[in-house]
Amino acid sequence: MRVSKAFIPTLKEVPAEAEIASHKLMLRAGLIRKLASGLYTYLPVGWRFIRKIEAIVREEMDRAGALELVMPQLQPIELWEQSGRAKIMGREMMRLNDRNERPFVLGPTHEEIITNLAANEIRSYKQLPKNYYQIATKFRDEIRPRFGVMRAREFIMKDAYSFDATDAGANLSYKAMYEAYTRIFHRCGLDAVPVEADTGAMGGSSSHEFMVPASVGEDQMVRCSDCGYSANLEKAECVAENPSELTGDRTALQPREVLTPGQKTIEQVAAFLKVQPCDLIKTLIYEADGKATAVLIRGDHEVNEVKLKNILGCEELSLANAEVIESVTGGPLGFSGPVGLKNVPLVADISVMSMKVGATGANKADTHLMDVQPGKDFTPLKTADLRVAKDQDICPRCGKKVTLSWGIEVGHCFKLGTKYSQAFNATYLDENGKEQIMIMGCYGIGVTRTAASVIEVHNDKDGIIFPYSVAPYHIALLNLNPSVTPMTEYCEKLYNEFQALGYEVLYDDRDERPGFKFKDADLLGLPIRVTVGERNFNQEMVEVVRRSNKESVLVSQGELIATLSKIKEDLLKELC
RNA sequence: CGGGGCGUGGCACAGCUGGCUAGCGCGCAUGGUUUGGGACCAUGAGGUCGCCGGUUCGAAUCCGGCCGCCCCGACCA
Repeated sequence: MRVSKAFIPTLKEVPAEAEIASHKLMLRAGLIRKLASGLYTYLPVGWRFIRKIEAIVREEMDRAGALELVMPQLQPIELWEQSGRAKIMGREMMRLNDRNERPFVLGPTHEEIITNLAANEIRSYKQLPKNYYQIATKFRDEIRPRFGVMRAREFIMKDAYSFDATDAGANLSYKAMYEAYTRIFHRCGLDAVPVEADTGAMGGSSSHEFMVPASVGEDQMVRCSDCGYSANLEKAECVAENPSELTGDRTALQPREVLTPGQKTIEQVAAFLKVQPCDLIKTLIYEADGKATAVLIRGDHEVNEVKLKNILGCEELSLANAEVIESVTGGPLGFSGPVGLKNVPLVADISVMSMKVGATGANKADTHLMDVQPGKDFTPLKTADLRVAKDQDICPRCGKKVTLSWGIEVGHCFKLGTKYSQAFNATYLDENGKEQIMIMGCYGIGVTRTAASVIEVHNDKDGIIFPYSVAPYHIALLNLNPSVTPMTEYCEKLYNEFQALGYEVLYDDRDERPGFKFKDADLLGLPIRVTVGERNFNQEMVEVVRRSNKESVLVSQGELIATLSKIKEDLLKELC
């Protein structure tokens, strides 16, 4: 492509709306333009980039035996009512009616559609397993779209759905996708970390998220560099910490009331009682599906509501208001405690139960209890891991320390089990002619988010640094002075020659000053730059620069092709 | 949905407590000089000041409503 004929509207200034590197650069390099919040046009170069990623995804999905198809974006809402997700995903779905006022949604995902298809088409175990995938637009009415295409309302996703006859088969399907994902992200130049995840609204038994470590990520993960344990924050397991060292015999201690006027928060109470937050037992009153429940957590910890939900087996979970707290505990908000608490189920985090002694609310205004001993002064109905993991926590697998970091979720694999196949009666006849329910899995990759992640990870102060594998073009060919005829003839020759050799070339043939072309080339970030300028041309030399490290070599015209293939090889090797 | 901020040529911004033909830089067009890191000179095009209403002799500026955009939070496959 000749730059003079192309549409690459680069910007010298940073648009005010962009906050993070990838968003700024995608706008500045002329990859995308915004139509409205969370809605973007992919301009020609941006679209080439997306298609490169799609091609890798396609290759690896095909290699893993998945079958590509395309499903409608516009979907009758009945299917969503059938699965029960019309309510669950209610506000997130874009809804609209047709001319007959029949309700439709713009598909945020396609479990319902594909399961409906499988239910209609698959009859026999002989047709299983099957894995269908598509690369298509998804619509989600995000509460807060942000960071350009990182969290958009309309975006491209690769979604795959596996159907198996047996659990063992489903596990194999899952494993094949897990491996395909590992390869895909790697080939895109991303170090995506697979982390254990909660299945959330998707349902199912287990899942992994693929996270690209990045400070601008919207998700948090816990990782152990020692044993490799990794999980997202919702899922990350915690172990009871060693109880604080205590001297002497405490068994004789009895809870004693102390006045703590107006001291409600953990910080206030800890400071007032001259103890550490970890010496406090925080008591939170939740309403689980409308039923009040007391939850105990150490003062310096936070409740992980996903874990709590799973332990309680409830759908809806929220903190109770002051009236409920008063009616359940007899005391005002801020002074709840487990001692003497009746008529309400009590669940405790394991770290609370490993405390020797602690301070907690007395269920009485302006009063706390000190010297409370878990297990002696109160006994919870259930003790479980209920807290949010923290940086430097003990690794639940190997006992070393974990680290907490931010990441961008670019992919997600779920074992769905039979949640959807049951709802849509997706059954088959087994070898014995007996009807069985199919076992499903689903697997998503945010293609456009992956694109943003690639740029988020690969850039410098001058612009994007495209990995060779996904670069919109491989070579930026710069003709520094198109008015010099022999040089331009040489550039034309190179342009054709490179393409004949399979390189995708962006030829800057514009009548612009050299500096202008260099800046644009750096901003756009194609992996290899070939510069033809008079100074070197007269010596029959050409300059070749790698965008990644700005390493420049001056080679004779005769060596050029060999140099390029060497660099290409190097750049591809970096991805392996 | 709560909190905060913003809306002025394509981009980035100035325009103070109400006052002149609404300005600067970048970009764009034309001509010329330039040609290895976003050149220079000259000329020029381009603006319903987000929209609607109000106050006023007079509103980009003050007031009200609406819309849009961004950030924080809640929320979220």
